[in-house]
Amino acid sequence: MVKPNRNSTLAFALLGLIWQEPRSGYDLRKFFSSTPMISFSDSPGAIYPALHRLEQRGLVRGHVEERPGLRRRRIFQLTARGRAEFRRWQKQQVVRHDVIRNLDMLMLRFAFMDQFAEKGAALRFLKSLHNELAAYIPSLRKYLKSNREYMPQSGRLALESGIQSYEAQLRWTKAAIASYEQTKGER
Amino acid sequence: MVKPNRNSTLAFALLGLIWQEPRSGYDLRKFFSSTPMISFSDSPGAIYPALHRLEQRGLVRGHVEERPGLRRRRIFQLTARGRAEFRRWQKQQVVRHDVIRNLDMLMLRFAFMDQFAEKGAALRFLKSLHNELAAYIPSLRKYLKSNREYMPQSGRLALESGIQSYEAQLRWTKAAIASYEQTKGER
DNA sequence: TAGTCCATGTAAGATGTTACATGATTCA
DNA sequence: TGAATCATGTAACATCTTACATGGACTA
Repeated sequence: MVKPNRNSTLAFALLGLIWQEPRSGYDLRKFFSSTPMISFSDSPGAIYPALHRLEQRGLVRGHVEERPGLRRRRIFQLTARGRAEFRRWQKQQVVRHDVIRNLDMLMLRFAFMDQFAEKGAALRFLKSLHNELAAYIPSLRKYLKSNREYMPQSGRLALESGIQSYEAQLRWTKAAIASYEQTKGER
Repeated sequence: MVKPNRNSTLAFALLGLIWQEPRSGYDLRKFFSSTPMISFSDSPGAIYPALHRLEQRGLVRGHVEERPGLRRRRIFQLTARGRAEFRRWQKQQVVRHDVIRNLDMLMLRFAFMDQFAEKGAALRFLKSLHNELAAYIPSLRKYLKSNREYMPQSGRLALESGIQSYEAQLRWTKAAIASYEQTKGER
């Protein structure tokens, strides 16, 4: 049995965007296809069923907007439950598993922090992301060191790519922490 | 209808590892859980069904190994079709869509290049990856430039993280090209 | 004797993919 | 009149996740 009510990355992306402002399925598809959120699928077969699921779960509510000369559209808004669920998600601890398998989802969480999480959440998030990255990277380095002689050139390079990618993420995290600590006093 | 025979990233990871040396499902699970390939799931509910699908498609063949005092295990080997399918996959063009949505899969492809693709494949792969990255990054920069004033701090930082991550990948790609061009004459 | 490792599996369910379908309006 | 855009949907299918299940061997 699957744990009930575990929303997907796409589901949270939809919730965040709808929270920013009420949107239709079409609006969301266009947003995905025309911004850096292109990493999400803009296909109707992904978006519309996902919105219906969110509605069934009571996280969004849609109302039909009739406009003369245009096809009717359904505009979705977050419900109180939807906002609570989104905040619950944003408050979750940063765990190793997410760093390794769901870094995209972590960055999506962070992207909406300023808008929907309490003050201080962003900095807490960044610090725990920093800790997880700083703990994980050495284990990759260690593996590389012990195995580099037995690995083909492309295999070794691929591993180095992964390590460098985590290192870039760690540098970004440090810079982001500095950026938040600087603005802290100002607000 | 879904296009038939499109194997998943996991399926190709299994094929590559089995091609390196015949392995059982348990071997594969242990490999995933104890190396940087931990980014793949090591759960039996993922691995065993995937192996059975590969066998049904004629890409691997398993034979039972009986050992006194231990539970029997099934060791899988690649078939001729499996090798052909793997090579077909490795030869595919690097397209924008994969850079954005399947960078993991691209790096997996690269990881096995030296072992199973023809000479020159790695360099061709790297050059076309380089071109796609170099073409994509400016569009992200442009979006950031036009929208940074309207974005919350965390949203802007999240986008910068994505850009820096692609830039790190691009730097790696350049270094990898240099590395291949250097060793080219030597082999 | 309790826990850990070896080893393989299935069941239920959610999500995502590609492809097909419909229909109005605007614009060249 | 044909193409593009607005707009929402379904059908078939594959894959993955979590959880449950089984059972032998070794070891503290």
